[in-house]
Amino acid sequence: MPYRRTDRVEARLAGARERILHSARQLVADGGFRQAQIAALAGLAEVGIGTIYRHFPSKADLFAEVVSAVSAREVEVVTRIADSGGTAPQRLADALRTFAARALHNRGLANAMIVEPAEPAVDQARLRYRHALGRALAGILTDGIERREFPAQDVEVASACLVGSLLEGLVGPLAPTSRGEDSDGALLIEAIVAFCLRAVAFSGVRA
Amino acid sequence: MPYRRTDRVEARLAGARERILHSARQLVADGGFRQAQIAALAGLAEVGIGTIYRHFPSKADLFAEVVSAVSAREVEVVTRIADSGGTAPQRLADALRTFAARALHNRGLANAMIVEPAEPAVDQARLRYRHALGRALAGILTDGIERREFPAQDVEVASACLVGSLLEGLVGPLAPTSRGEDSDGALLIEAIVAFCLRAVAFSGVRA
Amino acid sequence: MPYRRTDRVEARLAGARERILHSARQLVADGGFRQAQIAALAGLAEVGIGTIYRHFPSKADLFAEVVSAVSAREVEVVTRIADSGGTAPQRLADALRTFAARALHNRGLANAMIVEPAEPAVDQARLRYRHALGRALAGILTDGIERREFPAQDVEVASACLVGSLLEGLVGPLAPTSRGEDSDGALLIEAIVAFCLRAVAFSGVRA
Amino acid sequence: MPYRRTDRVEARLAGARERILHSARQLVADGGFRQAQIAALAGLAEVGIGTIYRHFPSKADLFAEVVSAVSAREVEVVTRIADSGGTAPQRLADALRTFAARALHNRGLANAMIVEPAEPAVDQARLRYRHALGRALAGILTDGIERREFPAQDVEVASACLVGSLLEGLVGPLAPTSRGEDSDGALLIEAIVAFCLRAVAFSGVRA
DNA sequence: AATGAATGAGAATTCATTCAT
DNA sequence: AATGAATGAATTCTCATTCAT
Repeated sequence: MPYRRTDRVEARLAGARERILHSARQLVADGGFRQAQIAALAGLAEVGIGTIYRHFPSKADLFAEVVSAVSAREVEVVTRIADSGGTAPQRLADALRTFAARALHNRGLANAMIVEPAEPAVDQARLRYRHALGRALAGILTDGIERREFPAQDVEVASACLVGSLLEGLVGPLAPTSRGEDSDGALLIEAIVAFCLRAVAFSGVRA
Repeated sequence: MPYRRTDRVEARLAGARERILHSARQLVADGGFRQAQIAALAGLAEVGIGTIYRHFPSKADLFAEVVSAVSAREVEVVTRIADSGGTAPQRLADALRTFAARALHNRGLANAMIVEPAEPAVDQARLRYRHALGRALAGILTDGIERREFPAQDVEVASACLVGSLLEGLVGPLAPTSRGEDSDGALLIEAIVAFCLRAVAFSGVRA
Repeated sequence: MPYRRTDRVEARLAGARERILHSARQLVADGGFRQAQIAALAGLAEVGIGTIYRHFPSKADLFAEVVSAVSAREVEVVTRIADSGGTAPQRLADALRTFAARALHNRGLANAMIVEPAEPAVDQARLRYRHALGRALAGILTDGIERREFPAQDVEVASACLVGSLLEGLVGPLAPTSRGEDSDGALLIEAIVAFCLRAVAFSGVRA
Repeated sequence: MPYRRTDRVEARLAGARERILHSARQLVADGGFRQAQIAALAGLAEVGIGTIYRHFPSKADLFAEVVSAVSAREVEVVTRIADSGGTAPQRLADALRTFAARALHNRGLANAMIVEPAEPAVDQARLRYRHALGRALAGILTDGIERREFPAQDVEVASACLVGSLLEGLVGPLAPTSRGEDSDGALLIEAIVAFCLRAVAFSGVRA
C-alpha cells in the first residue's frame, strides 16, 4: 500500500508554497519587481530554486499570483464596504478611507502593485486589479445615483478618476512622503477622501 | 595646434544628439521602455552604438533626458496657462483640458512617461515631471483660494489627486479605450475635467 | 526475526519493475529518448519516482536495459531463423524479412533503438544490439559460404552493410514514409530484401 | 564621414564567424553534440559567449549550419563524381569510395553527422544531408538503368540502402574499429564498395 | 568623431537524483 | 518498500557597455 501522506507532510507542502508566495510579496515590497529574482526568492524563502518551479510554472506566473492575491484581498475589503449598509456617500468615504489606510500601511508593496511594471503577465494581473477596484467604486456610484444620493455623472470616468486620485495621492511620487505630525497618514487620507467626495457628490453633502 | 571644433562639426553633433533623442522618444512611444534597447535606438537614429555613448554617459541618462524633455514641454504648456489671465477655475479647466488633449494625442508616449517605469534614474525624471506638473496645478489652486474662487483645501493633496485623476482617466488601464463616436476623446476629456473641477471648486461654480 | 521477502512481495516488485520497463519502452517509442524523462515515466508507469530508483541505479541503466530487452527479443527471432533449416539464402531472406516486418510494425521504437542516441551507456547497449544482430546475419553468411551457397566475401563488412541497408531502408530518414497502396510495407520489405540478397549472393541465385 | 572598414577589420570579422564554425566542428568531432556547449565553444574559439550570439541566432542554428556546411561539402564531392564521365558502375564505385575515404579520415565528425542526434533543428539538417546524398546516388542509378548499365530496380529503395550500407559500414558501431594492417581503411572501403556494387549491378559487371 | 564587433555578468529554466516520512 | 517534494548544478540566451580601428 502506498504511503499515506500525513498531516505533518501536508503542512510542510502547503508551507513551501505559502512561504514562497510570502517571500515573494516581501521581496516586491522591499525592492520592487526589479529586485525580485528567482535566486533571491529561493534564498529568502529558504527553498531550492527547483522548489519554486515545482510550485509555479514560471516566474511570471508566480508574481502574477502575488499581485492577484494581494489585489483580491484589497478588492474584497472594498467590495464588502460597498455592499454594506448606509448611504452611498458614507460607503464611498468608508471604502476609500479603508483602502487608503491599508495601502499606507505597506507602502512598498502598494507602490509595486500600483506603479512599478514588470513582465507583461504581471501587468495583466495589475490591470485586473485596477479594473476590479474601479468596478467596486462604480457600484457605489451607480447605486448612489439611483438613490439620488449622488448627482448624475459619467460613472465610468468618475470611477477611473477616483482610482487615480487615490493611488496617486497615496503612493504616487506626488504623495507627500513625510508630513511631520501626520505619521499614520490620517490627515493625508482625510484630505484625499474629501477631494474624492467633492468630485462625485452634491455640494454640501458630506459623508 | 590643437583641434578646433568647427561650427560645421557642432552642427552635425547637435544633429546626431537630437536625432538620438527624437528616436528614443519614438521608440518609447511605440513599445515602452521595455522595447527601447540601445541597439534598436542606434538603428532607428541611424547612428552607431558608440555614437550614442559619445553623447550620453549611459542608457539611464539618455532616457532620463527623454523624460525631462517631454515633461518640460508639457509642463511649460500648463504653466503658461496657469500664468494667463482669467479666473482660477477657468485656468484650471483650460490647463487640464489642454494637457489631456495632448496626452491623448500620443497615448503611447504618455503611457510610458506616466505608467511604465524602468531604471531608477528614469523614475527620478518622471518623479520630477509629476512634481512639476503638480506644482503648476497647485499654483492655480493657491491663487484661486487667495482670490476666493476656490474653497480652502489641502493644495498639495489636491494637486496630486488632480494629476492622478487626469492620468488614470486618460491613459491608465481604466481609461475607456474606445468610446464609439468620441474618436477624438473630446467627451472623455470633458467628463474628466468636470470631475476635477467638482473636486476642487465651490459647488455651482463651473468653468 | 529478519524480514522475509514473501512471494507476494516478489510478485509486486516484479510487477513494478516490468511496468516501469514497459512504460519506458512505450515512452521511447512515442517520443524518443529526448522525451523520456524520469518524472514522465513515473507517471506513465503509475509508480513514484523513488520507486524507479529502487529498481534501477540510474536513468542510463534503466534505458540501457530497455534497449537490451528489445534487442534480445529481436536478435532471438533472427537467430532462430538463422539456425533453422533451408539454404542460406532462404534463411537470410527470411531473417531480413521477419526483422523488417517487426521493425515496421513499431517504427517509433525501432527508430529510437537504431537512430536516436542518448546517454553513452544507452549507446553501449545499442552497440551491443547491432553487434548481436550483425553476428546473427554473419552466421548465415559464413554458413552459406561454406556450403557454397554464397560467394566468398568479407563477412564482417557484409553483415554491417546488411544491417545498415535494412535500418536505413526501413526507418531511416530516407525510408519512404508512405508508399500509397503499400500500407503494410510488404513491397518495401521485398525491395530491401532483394537489394540485400543481390549484395551477398551469386548472381542469379535468389531466395 | 563614417569610418571605412579596413581590410584588416574585414579579416577579423570574417575570422570570428569562421573560427566559431571551425571550433564547433572540432568540438562535435571530438565529443559529439553532447559536449558542444556554448561556453565550451566560446572558450575553444577564443571569443566571448556574446560573440557567438552576434553571429548566430541560436545554438541550434549554429550547429545546423555546421551540419549543413559539412554535408554540402561532402554531397558536392559525390555529386561531381556522379556528373562526371564514365559508366554508371564506375561512377557509383568512385562516389562511394571517395565518400568513404573522406568519412574515415574524420571519424568523429562523420559519426556525429550520421548517428548522434541533437536538437530537432540539427536533426533536420542531418536529414537533408542524407536525402541529398541519397539523391546523388539515385541519380547515378537512374542514369545507369537508362543506359542498361544497371538492371531495373527500385531506385528509391536502392539508394536508401546504399546510404545505409555506407554509413553503417563506415562509422556505425559495427564498423571494425581496428583492422590490423588496414590502418587507412582501404580494405574496409573496398569491401563496402564491393557489397554495394553487387547489390545494384548485373552480376559479373564490376567497376 | 564615429563605428559596431566583442564582451560577459546575470537571469530564467530544466531535470536527474536524493531522502525524510 | 514506496513515495514525491526538494534540490541545485548546468545550460542557454540577453543586452548595456567598451574600445580598437
